[in-house]
Amino acid sequence: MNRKTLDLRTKQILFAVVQSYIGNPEPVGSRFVSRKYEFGCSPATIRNVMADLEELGLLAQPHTSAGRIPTDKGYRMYVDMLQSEEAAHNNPDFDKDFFSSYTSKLETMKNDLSGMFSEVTNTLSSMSSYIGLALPPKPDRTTFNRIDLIKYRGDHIVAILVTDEGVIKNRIIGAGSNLEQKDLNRIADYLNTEYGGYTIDEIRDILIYRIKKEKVLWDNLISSAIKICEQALSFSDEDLFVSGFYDVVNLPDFSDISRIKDIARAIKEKHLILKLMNELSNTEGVQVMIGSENPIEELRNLSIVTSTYKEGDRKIGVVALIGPTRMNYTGAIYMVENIARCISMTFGR
Amino acid sequence: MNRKTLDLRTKQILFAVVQSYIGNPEPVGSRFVSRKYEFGCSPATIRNVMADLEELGLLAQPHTSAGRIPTDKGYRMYVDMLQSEEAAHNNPDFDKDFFSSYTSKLETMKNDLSGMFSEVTNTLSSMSSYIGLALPPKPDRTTFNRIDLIKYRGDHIVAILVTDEGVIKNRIIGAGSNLEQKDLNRIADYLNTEYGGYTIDEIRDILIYRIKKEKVLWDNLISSAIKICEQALSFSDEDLFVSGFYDVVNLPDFSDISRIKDIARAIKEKHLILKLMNELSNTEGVQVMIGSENPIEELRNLSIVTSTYKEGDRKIGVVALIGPTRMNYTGAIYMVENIARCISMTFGR
DNA sequence: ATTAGCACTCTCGCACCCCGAGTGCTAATA
DNA sequence: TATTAGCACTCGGGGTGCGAGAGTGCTAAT
Repeated sequence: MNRKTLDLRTKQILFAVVQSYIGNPEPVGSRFVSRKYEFGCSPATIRNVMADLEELGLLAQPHTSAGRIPTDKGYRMYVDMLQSEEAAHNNPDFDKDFFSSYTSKLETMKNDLSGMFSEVTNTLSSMSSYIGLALPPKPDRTTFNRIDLIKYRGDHIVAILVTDEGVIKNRIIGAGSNLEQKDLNRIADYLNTEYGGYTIDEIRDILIYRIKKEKVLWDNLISSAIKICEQALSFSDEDLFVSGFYDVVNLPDFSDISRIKDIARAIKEKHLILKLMNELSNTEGVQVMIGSENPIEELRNLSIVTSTYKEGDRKIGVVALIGPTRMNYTGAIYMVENIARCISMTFGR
Repeated sequence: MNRKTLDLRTKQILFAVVQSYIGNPEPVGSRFVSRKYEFGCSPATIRNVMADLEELGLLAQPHTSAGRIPTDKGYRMYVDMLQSEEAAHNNPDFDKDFFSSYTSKLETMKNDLSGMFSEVTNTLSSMSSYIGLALPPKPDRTTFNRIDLIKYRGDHIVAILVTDEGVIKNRIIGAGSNLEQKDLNRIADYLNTEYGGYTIDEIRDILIYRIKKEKVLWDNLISSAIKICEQALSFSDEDLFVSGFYDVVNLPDFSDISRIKDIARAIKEKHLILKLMNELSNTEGVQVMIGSENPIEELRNLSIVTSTYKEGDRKIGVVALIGPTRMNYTGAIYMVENIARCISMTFGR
C-alpha cells in the first residue's frame, strides 16, 4: 500500500474515525464505523483497513483490545483533506451576518487596541471553547502618519504618535532640554513632512543612517528632533493577548490533571508562543500545527491554528486558537480565518 | 469551655495544627503535635484538647481515623492570632532592601499604568505562588491636572488627559463640529484653569449641574468644551489585573480536577471579583476573607487577602492575593501589605 | 476481495482483605 | 482534678483476584 495515494475508501474510513473521535473522545472500533457511517462492508473489512492505517502510522491503539484513535499524522491527513475539500466547496455555511456585524463592532474599538484585541481573543475562545490568542500589529511595521509633541511640566514632552491604522500611542519623554512649544511644533512639522508614510522600522533605519553620516549634527533643532523621535518610537509593546483558559479546563481532553499542567505551562511561557507567532506572521492563510509538528516543546500535545491579518496587502499581525490535538479543526479553522478577515477589514478602512 | 477565651495551651495547639497543615497538607494527628511542638504533655492530652477544638468547630476530621484539619473558623482564629501577634512584634524580618528597590522600579513605570500593574500582579503571584490581583486607580477618583486638545484629521479631536498621579490617558473624540485648533486651545485653557485640582468625579458632577442649570448654553465655546469634556472623561477602564493562574495549578491543593475548575470559574467571573474589590476599596489595612466568609459564591473554598493603596491619604486602589484556604497567610499578608505600600509610595511622589 | 466465526487479549469495575494510622474511652496515676 | 497509659475500634488505601465486555487478529469459507 502506497502511503501517498490512499484508496478512496481507506481515506473515508480514516476520516470517519477522526471525526468520530473528535466528536466523542473514545477509541472507535470497527463495528461502530461500519454501523454509523454506511460503507457497504462489514466490521471485519473495516478492521483490515484500520490495521493498514495503523501500519501507516495514521491510527493507533491505546491497548490491544481497544478501538483506534488518530495519531498526529492521522489528524494531519484529516486536516489536509478538510482544507482541500473546503477549497472545492468554498464555505457553504458561512455566517455572513455575524462576521459583518462583528467587523463593525471592531471598527468602533479601533482607538483602543488592547480593548479590541481582548475582545478578539474573548470571541475566539468563547465561540470555540479553546484558547484564543492574538498578536496585535507590530508597531515597527505600522506606518507613521503623524506625530505631535506637547510641552509638559517644564522639561517633559508628551509625544503622541498616530499611525495609519488610526492607532494612537503616547509616551512621556524626559527631554532634558529646554525647548519651547514653538520649537516642538517645528520639530513635529519636520518629522511629519519628512517621514509621513514610512513604517516605524524604516524611520528607525533612516535615523541611524543619518546619525552615522553626520557625526556632528549641524542643526541643533534636528538633533533634538532625532533624539525625541528615537525615544518616541521605541515601543516595546510586544504584547500577546490570551484568553479562554478558564473554559478549556472543562474539555474532556483535560480531565487529566497533568494535561492541565501542560497547557498551563505552555501558556505561562508566553515568550515562546510569541516567538512562534512572530515566525508565523509572514505566512499566508490559515496554518495548522498538530501536536508533535509543533516547534515548541510545551505545545507538543496541543494543536494551534493560526492566521495572519492584514492592512491592505501587508500582514501586520496574527490570531490563533490553541486546543487539544483532538480539536474541532473545522470549527477552529473557520473561526480563525474569519476573525482574521474581520480584523483585516477593520484596518483596511 | 468558653469559645471566646480559649486556654493558652488550647490556642497554641490550634496554632500548631494550622501551621503544620499549612506546611504540609495532611491531617495532623495528636502524636505528631506532641512530638514536633514541645508541649509538656502526651498525645492523649492533645487528643482531648483537639476533641474540644473540634466541638468548637475550629478543627475537623476528614474521617474517623484521620488526624485533624482546620475549618474556615479555625483558619480565622489562626489569622486573628497572627495579626495581633504581628502588631506586637512589628514585623521583625522585613526585607527593606527589596521593597525600597521595588518602589524605585515601580516609579519608573508610572507612565504606563497597565505595565506597572502587570508587574505588580506578576510579582505578587510569583513570590507567593498564589494568584495576584490588582485594581488600578479608578479614573473617577484621580485628580485632573491638565488636558490638551489637538485637532486631528479635520473633524476629530485628540484629548490628552494628565492626572495628578502622572498618568496619561488619551482618546479620540469625534467632535462633529468644525472647531479650529485655536478654539480648542481656548477650550483646553478654560478647562485647565476652571477644573484643575478637582477629581474626575467632581468635574463630572459640576458639568451635570451646569448643564441642568443653564438649559440654553449662552456661550457656544463653553458648550463645546463641556461636550468634549464629557467625552474625554468617560473612561470605562474598569480593568482588573490578574496573574499567576498557571503556577497555582501546581499547588497540592489543586491536585483535584474539580478544584481547578472551581478556581478557573472564579477567575473567569472577573466582574464578581471586581465588584468585591471595589467594595473593599474603602477598607483600611490588610483584609483577609477565608473560604465561606467570602461573599462570592465562586470563592467559597478559596481565601483572599487584600490591601488598599493610597495617594497621600486617599485610597485609590486595591491589590490582592487569592489562594486556597490552606494558604500561607503569614506570607500572603506580608506580600500584599508591602506591595501595597510600595504602590502608595510610588503615587505619593 | 470480502465476510463470518472464533479464540484471544486487555481494561474496567467490583469485592475482598489486610495493614497502619489515629482515634475515643476507660482506668490508673500524680 | 488534670494527665496519662493502654487498648479496642474504625476507617481509608493498596494489593489481589475474578468476571464481564469490548474489540481485535486470524482463519476458513464465500
